[in-house]
Amino acid sequence: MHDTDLAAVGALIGDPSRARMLDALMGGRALAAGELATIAGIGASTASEHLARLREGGLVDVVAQGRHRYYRIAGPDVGAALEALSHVAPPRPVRSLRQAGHAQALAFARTCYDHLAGVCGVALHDALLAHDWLTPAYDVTPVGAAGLAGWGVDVAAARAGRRSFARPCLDWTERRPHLAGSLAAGITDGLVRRGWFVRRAVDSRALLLTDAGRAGLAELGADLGSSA
Amino acid sequence: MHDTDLAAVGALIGDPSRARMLDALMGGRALAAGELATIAGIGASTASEHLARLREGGLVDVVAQGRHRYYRIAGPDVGAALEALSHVAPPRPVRSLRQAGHAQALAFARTCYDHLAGVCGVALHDALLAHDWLTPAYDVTPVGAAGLAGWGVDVAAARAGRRSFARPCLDWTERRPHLAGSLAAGITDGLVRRGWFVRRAVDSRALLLTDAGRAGLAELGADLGSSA
DNA sequence: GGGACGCTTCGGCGCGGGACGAAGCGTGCG
DNA sequence: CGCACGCTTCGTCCCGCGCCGAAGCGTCCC
Repeated sequence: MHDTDLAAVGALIGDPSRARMLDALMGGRALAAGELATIAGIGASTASEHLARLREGGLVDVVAQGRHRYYRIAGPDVGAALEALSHVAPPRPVRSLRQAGHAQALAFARTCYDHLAGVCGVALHDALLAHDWLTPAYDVTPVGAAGLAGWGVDVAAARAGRRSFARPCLDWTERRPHLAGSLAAGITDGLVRRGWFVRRAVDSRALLLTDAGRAGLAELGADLGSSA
Repeated sequence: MHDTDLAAVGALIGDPSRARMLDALMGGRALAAGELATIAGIGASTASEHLARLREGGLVDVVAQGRHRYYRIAGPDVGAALEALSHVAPPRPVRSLRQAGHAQALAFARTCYDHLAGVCGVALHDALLAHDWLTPAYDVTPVGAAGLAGWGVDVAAARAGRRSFARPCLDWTERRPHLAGSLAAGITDGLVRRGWFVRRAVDSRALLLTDAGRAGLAELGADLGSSA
């Protein structure tokens, strides 16, 4: 009757503890089983069972290193699916001041799977187009290639692989597009390595814009609005 | 701690009965509650409860018409999410001859949410690029615009809206790209209206290639392989 | 207006699966 | 070499939820 087992993946993502783990892993980094247990707020044994099921379902990969076992999102397909899902997921009601502060941080700069989103993500997207680093069809111009190389971004590597190269992705806080795709992942990686952003916490997708980053974005003419 | 409630959507999709309903609705047409109950193989009351939850979760829309209530996928975002999910979902083991036949039909021509996929989808994708109806960046050429207009496809309408216009989407049976996006939806709609394809059954995403469609694809030089 | 039909709401049953703690296994540090 | 640590496996409990049948509400047909 059917081709793929939608319900199986859905059920995997549908458990609150597993969803929290996956959300944490969407930060892009591999996390140890113990960290994930803490993040999900459950015991180590329970977390282990969940992770085993996620692994069996092909949603996460595991790499053993010493006495730790690091889990990460299995691949771009999985990341894309979770990203798409989070776009239709209902916004979670804010319950505390601490959460409100966190929500504000997320709205300003965060990772969307593995690329930059939020106010900063949209501003970068707009600036890249305004400076003709990207064409309206989201291809890299010669000027853009030079600029990106200066940021340490490997455009050729981003072009390899079957993942979509660059495309707009509607930002759920800004309601305007930010840049997605392998190029966006490369750029985000480059900017973090250049110290424009630092990751706030292990279990969070929030990014902190550094002074260097603020200067760099200003030089690009990126508009961070009043929150700058 | 989190922005959206991933687990809520996941749990909605994670139930086998609901997943079957959603899968059926991915055919693109609105279906009545009773039809969906039959498709899912459950009682009317149970189906009604499931549909209420899907509606509450924003995954489906309902439109009352006489004493029927027709349900459909709530929007392109939801369709995209389900599509992305089905790409990571494990292939379901084939259990019967009837299912094997159905799987073969799906592999030849089916809808992927609302656009053409399978052997025919990949062939169309390749032909559009080979004839320069589409650029490698997936924009429509003047030649393509004329040709598509001849098929009754409204390219301007496809360009409107915030949904992605045209992009490759990896076909899970062919392991090569077919065309996705609003343009692909418009083309598929046009081809069905021109009688190149007919929808096989209510609960199926399978399409039947008609003689007219076979002739049309042949004229395009589309390669359907040995299964033609 | 009456009856058939389509759908939803409600009450109750039963099972799947998520939780924990204890125990087992492998790795690394002192 | 032995203990501490990280992770997994196993046994057990129990809550949540998917299922159905009965009843209620609205719509269409005769």
